[in-house]
Formats: sequence, structure tokens, C-alpha cells
Amino acid sequence: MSIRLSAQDRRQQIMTVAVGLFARKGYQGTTTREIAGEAGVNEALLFRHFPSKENLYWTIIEEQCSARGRRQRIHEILKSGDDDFQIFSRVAWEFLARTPHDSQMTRLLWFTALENHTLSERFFRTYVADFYEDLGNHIRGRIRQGKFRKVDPLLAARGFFGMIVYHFLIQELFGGERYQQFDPEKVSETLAGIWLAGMQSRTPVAAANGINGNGNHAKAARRPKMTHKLAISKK
Amino acid sequence: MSIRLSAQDRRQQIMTVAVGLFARKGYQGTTTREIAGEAGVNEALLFRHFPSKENLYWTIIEEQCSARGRRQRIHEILKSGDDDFQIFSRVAWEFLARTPHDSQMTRLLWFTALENHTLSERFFRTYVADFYEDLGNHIRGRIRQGKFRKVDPLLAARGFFGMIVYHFLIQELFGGERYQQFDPEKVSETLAGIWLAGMQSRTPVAAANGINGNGNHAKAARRPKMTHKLAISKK
DNA sequence: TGATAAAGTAAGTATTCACTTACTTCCGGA
DNA sequence: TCCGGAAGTAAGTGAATACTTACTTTATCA
Repeated sequence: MSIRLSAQDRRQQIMTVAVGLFARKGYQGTTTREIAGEAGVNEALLFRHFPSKENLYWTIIEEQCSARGRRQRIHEILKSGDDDFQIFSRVAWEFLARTPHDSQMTRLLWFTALENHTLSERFFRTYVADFYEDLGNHIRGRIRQGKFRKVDPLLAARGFFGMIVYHFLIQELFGGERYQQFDPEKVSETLAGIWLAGMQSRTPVAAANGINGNGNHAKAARRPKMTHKLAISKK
Repeated sequence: MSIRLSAQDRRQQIMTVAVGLFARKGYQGTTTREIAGEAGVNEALLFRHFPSKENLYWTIIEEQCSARGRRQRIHEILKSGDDDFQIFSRVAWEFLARTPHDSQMTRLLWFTALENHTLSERFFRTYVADFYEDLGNHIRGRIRQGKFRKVDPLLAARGFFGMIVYHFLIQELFGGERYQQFDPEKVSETLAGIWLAGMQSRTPVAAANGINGNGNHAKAARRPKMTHKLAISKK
């Protein structure tokens, strides 16, 4: 028996509890009994607020993941006219400085992407692709201005996000934070600094090793070695 | 009724089928009935070969993920004495040039990490931490030689792996490959090139924006702006 | 101060799950 | 050729699951 709440408050409380459980154990790993139990109510009440477990799940995803706030903020950062180090540090910061609720939702979304691979594409288009478009356009502009090396803007954008998202995953999802704490601001600046210096490098050290001036690759000389390694790697 | 196989062959076949199902749907999302059905045998036979579903799962993980081959190869690459562009391109290549079986196992391991967060740390220590140690040591050496910027070697290694692993995840797990195909060799060289140029940058462009010569950060001037953004991001 | 509607619950149901028991089929070697 | 043992199966078991039905409690307002 639990404290009597208004339908609206109870609904919200059930969703909050469910986010935590779905994020920790996934959709399949969470039972409606657990959700009701942790919310301190009878299971039947859960089904008065949500017609099915699946509906509860998608309600959470659609309500919590609109993420328009972040996209808007990143859009503003990119158009702010600041210098690139400011811009990329702040974009990184947007992804690294997360509330506990953000962390939970990130876990939940990775679960969704893995569990429901028919919907993972929709998820990707809705919540991720926009960032690439905005950042890719920015990078493309810089390349046109001659400020960045000529590389595939999409690949460069992925590289940048990859550094940040992967760090976040290791820290928050794999428990890396138990071994070493990182200051999000320092991480933002360090990773953005590495990536940016790599993109701005006008006389890239790598040029001596096979990347020519305009960012294309001179493959012929190195290919045999790589091919050899591939043969081994396939076992 | 299925073709009669030797116990050894049947066991192997069940494992092969199970890898595919666990990778697509996770541990919780896969039923023993499905595995038996797809293997074309009775469910009871599955339990003669494996005492439990959980045992089947861990047998797969321990048998398929020894990954010692790859660690050994990466160790050799790092000690090969090649120039850094060769080294980092080839390490990237090791992670990007995957067989379909490798892709399946990667999906399965991400599932494991998410589903079983008490064991994800063990997984991380067993199969990931080694790479960091090897690569981190290499980076530390280069910093000592004055060839790389002075940044946290662990963070730099994570940044490098992040670029590669994230690209792989997007392509293989989120279906990014349906929109755009990438040549693994080109991706390896481009990402390694960006990261390496960023690490080697002797007079980093970012220095004008707040990173000083030895890689530490001058925070004071920029912090108010960042803090402002954080306040917004917390909603 | 009751009537009422909404909040909340006890005790189910059908189905599915991992796993078992008791049986049949078939191959290889003496 | 025949028999022992291994490969394979039909038909379950109890527990757990998502979801339901029929009921009780309680806040609110005329």
C-alpha cells in the first residue's frame, strides 16, 4: 500500500522508476513486477497508466529523448563565431557534462539500439544524424576555407564524436570511473585539442608517411604490408 | 528430426547458431527454444550439450573472445620499429577489418557489457585494458622523446580507440553502412592521420586558444563561458 | 455528510520460459 | 548379427511473465 498520488504524479513516478530499471537491465531484462515493486504500487496500477510494457518503454523514449534542446545548443555553438578551439571544446563539453539522468538515458538508448535493431536506424536518424549534418557542414566550410585538411567531413565528424562518446561509454557504462576520475572540462579540451590540431595541421607529419598535401592517400607503397596483415588477422 | 551428427559437431553447430541469436537479440532476448529450432534439433539435446543457457553463453564468450591473437599482433605492431603513421594505421586496421564473425562477437560483447554490468568490468579488464596498457606505454614513450604533445597517455589512447571503435559501431551496429560504405584502409589512414597529426603538432594551433606549450590547460579565461553553458545544459 | 469517481489492490489467467524425464532411433564394433 | 551406448525426441514440469478482473479505499465537493 502506497501513499495516494494524483494520476499525473503517479504516472511520472512510474516512468522515473522505469527509466532506471530499463537503463540498468534493458527492456527484456526488466519485469513489470519489478517496476511496480520499486514504485511501491500494485502491478495492476501500472497497467492503468500504460496499456502495455512496450507502450511504457516507447513513451519514455519519446518523452525523454527529444534532445532538441541539445541540438539547438550545438547549433548555436557552431554559429557563435568563436574560434574553433572554443567551438569544439564546447561541443565536446555538451556530450561529456551529463546529469545522472542523461547517463541513464544514454544507457537506455544504447540498449534500444542493440535490442531493437529494426528501430535502431530510426533512432540513429532521429537523434544522431542531425549532429553529423551540423558538424559535417561546419567542417566542410573550414575545409573550403583552407583551414582544415581535405578529408571526408563525415568521417572527420565521426572521429570527433567517437573520441568523446567512447570516453563517456568507458567511464559511465563500463565503470572506468572507478579506476580514474576525469575532469570533463579537461577531457573536452584535451580531446578537442588533439582532433583540432590534427585537422588544422598544414604540414602534417603524416605527409612524410603517405598522406599527401590535399588529404588523399598514396596507397601503393604501403598496401602489400597491410594486405599481409589482413591475411593474418582473418586467421 | 535432423541429420545425425557427432557430439562434437553438434555442439559446435549449436554454438554457431547461438552466437548469431545472442548477438542479434541479447541474452535475455534469446530463448533456448529458438536456438534449438534454428539448429534443427530438439530443445532437450541442447541441454545435453550445455548444462544451462548461462553456461552456453559463457562458453561462447570465453571460447570466442580469447582475442590473444589480436593482442599479440598489436603488441608486434607497436614494437615493429615502423614509423608512427604505419603503426597507428595498422592498429586501426586491426579493429576495422573484421570478418562477419568478428562483427557478431562485437555485438555480443556490447550486449554483455550492457546486460551484465557486474561482469562488464571483468570483461573490460580482460579484453580491453591490455590494449590501453600497450598503446598507453607507446604514447608515453613518444611523449618522453618529445615527439608527442604532453597529454594524459590514457586519455590520448582512448581518443584514438574511440575514433575507430565508434566508427565501427555506427557502421555495423546501427546500419550506417547502408547509407555509405567506407574502405577500411582509407578509414584507418584518415583517422590515424588526424589523431597522429594532432599528437605530433609541435606548435598546436590550439595554443593560441588556450592550450599552452606543454599541453596543460589555461582554464581561467574560458571557464565562465563553459560554466554558463553547463547551467543551461542541466535544464 | 454522504455520493461519487478516481486511486489502489488481491488474486487471478493464459502463456512462455528454462529445464527434465522417459522414451526411441541408429551407428559401430565384437 | 546383435547389442551397448550415444544421438535424438515427445511430452512434459514448476516458476515466472505480461496482463486482467473484480473488488476496496479515500479524497473531494455539492
